[in-house]
Amino acid sequence: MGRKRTKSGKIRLAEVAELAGVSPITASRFFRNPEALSVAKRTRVESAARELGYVPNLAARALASQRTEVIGVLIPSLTNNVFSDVLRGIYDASEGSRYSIQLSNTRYSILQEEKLLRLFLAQKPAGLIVTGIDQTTESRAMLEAADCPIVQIMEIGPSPIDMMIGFSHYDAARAAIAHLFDQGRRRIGFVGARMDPRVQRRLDGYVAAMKDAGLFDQRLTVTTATPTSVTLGGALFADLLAREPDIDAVFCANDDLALGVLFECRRREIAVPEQIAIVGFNDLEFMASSVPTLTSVRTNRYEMGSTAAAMLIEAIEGKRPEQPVLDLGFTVIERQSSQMQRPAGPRPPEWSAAVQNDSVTNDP
Amino acid sequence: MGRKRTKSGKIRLAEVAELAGVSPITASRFFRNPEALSVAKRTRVESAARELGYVPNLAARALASQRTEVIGVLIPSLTNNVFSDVLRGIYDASEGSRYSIQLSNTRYSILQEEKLLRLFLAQKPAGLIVTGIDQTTESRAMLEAADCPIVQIMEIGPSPIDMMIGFSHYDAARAAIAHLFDQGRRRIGFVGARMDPRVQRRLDGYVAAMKDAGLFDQRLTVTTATPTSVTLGGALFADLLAREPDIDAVFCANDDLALGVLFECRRREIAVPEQIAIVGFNDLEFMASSVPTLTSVRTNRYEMGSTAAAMLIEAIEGKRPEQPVLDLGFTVIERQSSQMQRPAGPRPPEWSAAVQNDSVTNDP
DNA sequence: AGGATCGTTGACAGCGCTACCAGCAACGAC
DNA sequence: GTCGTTGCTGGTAGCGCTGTCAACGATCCT
Repeated sequence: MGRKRTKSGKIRLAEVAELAGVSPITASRFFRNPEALSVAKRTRVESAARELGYVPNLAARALASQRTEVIGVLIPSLTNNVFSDVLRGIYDASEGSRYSIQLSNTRYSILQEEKLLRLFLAQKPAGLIVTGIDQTTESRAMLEAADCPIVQIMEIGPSPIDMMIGFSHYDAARAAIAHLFDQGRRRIGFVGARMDPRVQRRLDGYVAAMKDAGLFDQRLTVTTATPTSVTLGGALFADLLAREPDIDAVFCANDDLALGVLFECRRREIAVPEQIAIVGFNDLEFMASSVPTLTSVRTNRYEMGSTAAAMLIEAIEGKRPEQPVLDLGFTVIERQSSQMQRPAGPRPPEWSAAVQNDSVTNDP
Repeated sequence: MGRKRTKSGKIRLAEVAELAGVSPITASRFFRNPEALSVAKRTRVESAARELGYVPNLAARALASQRTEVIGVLIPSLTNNVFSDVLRGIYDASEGSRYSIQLSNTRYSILQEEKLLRLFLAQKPAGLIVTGIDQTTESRAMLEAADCPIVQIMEIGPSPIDMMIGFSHYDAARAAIAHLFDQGRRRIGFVGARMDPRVQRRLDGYVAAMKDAGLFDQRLTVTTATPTSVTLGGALFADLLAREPDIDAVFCANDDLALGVLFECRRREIAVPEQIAIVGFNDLEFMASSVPTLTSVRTNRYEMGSTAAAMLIEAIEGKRPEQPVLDLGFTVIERQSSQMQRPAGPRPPEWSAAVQNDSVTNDP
């Protein structure tokens, strides 16, 4: 027969069109904008494509249309639990759409981010998701010049490049400290690691809250550029304790540090919360089942990822959101580690979310 | 001037060739196989490309060459710490190469895996990394028919599709149980969640070890299909304890469960390791700083990812490894939670790897 | 010396798809 | 009846790059 096949035996659009009895361009339109076809041709093309098992060639499509269906995602870490939740949201929201995710790891370096951005932009992505609001001037210029929608995630700030979804780390930290004040704590330490911009803003929130209460003392804060870990939490807390033995609470920049502090307390036989209250950040799963259970600031990481991807896809397809900046808020989840009175005796773990004691919500 | 530009103002290969005074095809060769050019032309093309800021159009390249420079990665979970380590290895090893990573999440479903595989294969990836050895018959057939290198990761098994890198979960579990036997434990429980194939093989190893010692008892194992979590570890352990109050050790299929068991012991004031020994699996970071520190089976997850990607890239470029199946082994890291005698008094956390008490190594 | 071989280069012809524009029928307004 | 207008369809002409083949001079071997 006259129909020619590509070497690899792959079905091309032309074959589909031939079987459907339409021109290739009509078949092409079926995949891009089915509404433009008459119902008759639409069903003909559809069944022809199904019958032949047609799979579009993305490279050809990208070349001809001068754009790709790739969403670039730049995150600072692949190991941090926080980002794995965000990523899962992004992947879930993009699944089923025509867009594929291209992920890159900036390793908390804005220079690396700039390099990767240049790489991404050269391939004309359909959209971009970048972490945070602290890009280099150069990166920012490139992003502003890019002709694709962009979502900044993880936090919100004053001048969005395009869209933005996150929450205020500063406010979240202030809320955590306010909770500790409510519980009668005064000498509240801060333990932070990595000190990326978001952790820095949590520190800023802590400092502001303490200053407002006239309780700030530089020696109450222990930070390091070292990547965070549970072990590090214990070590930093040990440093803090050596310097300031009279603290009555510790606010940890993340939950791993908080767990490390808890273990260190146990090691030193410091009663939590009687002697020292502990508050973490992010509300990872284990916080609800440790002994004592650990207070933390819950953040909506999965929703951040899924909403960011969904907003981006909408924007790519021309439906810009009415609300380009979205504050997902946070919730201080109060648990045993920061209660004024620790419940006596053993207690079953918080087995369902319903048991959890949500309060100090900031859902905008 | 006669030189024409693409609408977007992008530099094309033809421009580079013109500036360098060579034909486009020679310029093209420079990017694919520089050794084939004379040194003179090579430097001319190189400086022309740099001067113009040339960025190759990947879509055009893929279309013309009928292959992509994409490595497909199929993993079952984006949240599991285990996979984030593997992923980091994969991304690190692919960075700097010409290949980009296309990630998809099978969510522990081999049907989903099959679907994604079909999608990937249709785009002719340069290579593929798939998790485990339990593909559907259909998936396996597709993989065997695929004309690209493939690496199976996370475990090793009898009939590799192509390359394979991992370790024996069965042997690792046996080693963990052997360690508990060494410590005088006899009534050893098993706690497992999710029960994916690799967890199942850990259970098999446990069962075999117990049977060999004449100590197997079906009621000692508690498993569930529910995704794993720290809280779940505590709950499963509670079930086990209710049924078999006289157990003297628990082998947990992963570290989250082990941490949950530890917390549950604390809640019930069960002394670890005096009354019950705990052994986890994977050796996540927190295992070394909990109180007591937790014994676990260390697996080389990052290396698994980075080696898999490196092997794959080598294979794509024609240099097949002499050793297509690589056993990365495991190590039982013995810590306080399973020692015969628990060290008295508080003790600083294991601050560096050097402090750790490695033994029962199986580095092949 | 003649032929074979190697290293280097270029011409040509697509890869599979879509942007752009033109055509054509059907329809309604003036 | 003429002129838009709308809805649908098709032809043409690439998108930017590389596979294939051929050509060329230089070198090597018998």
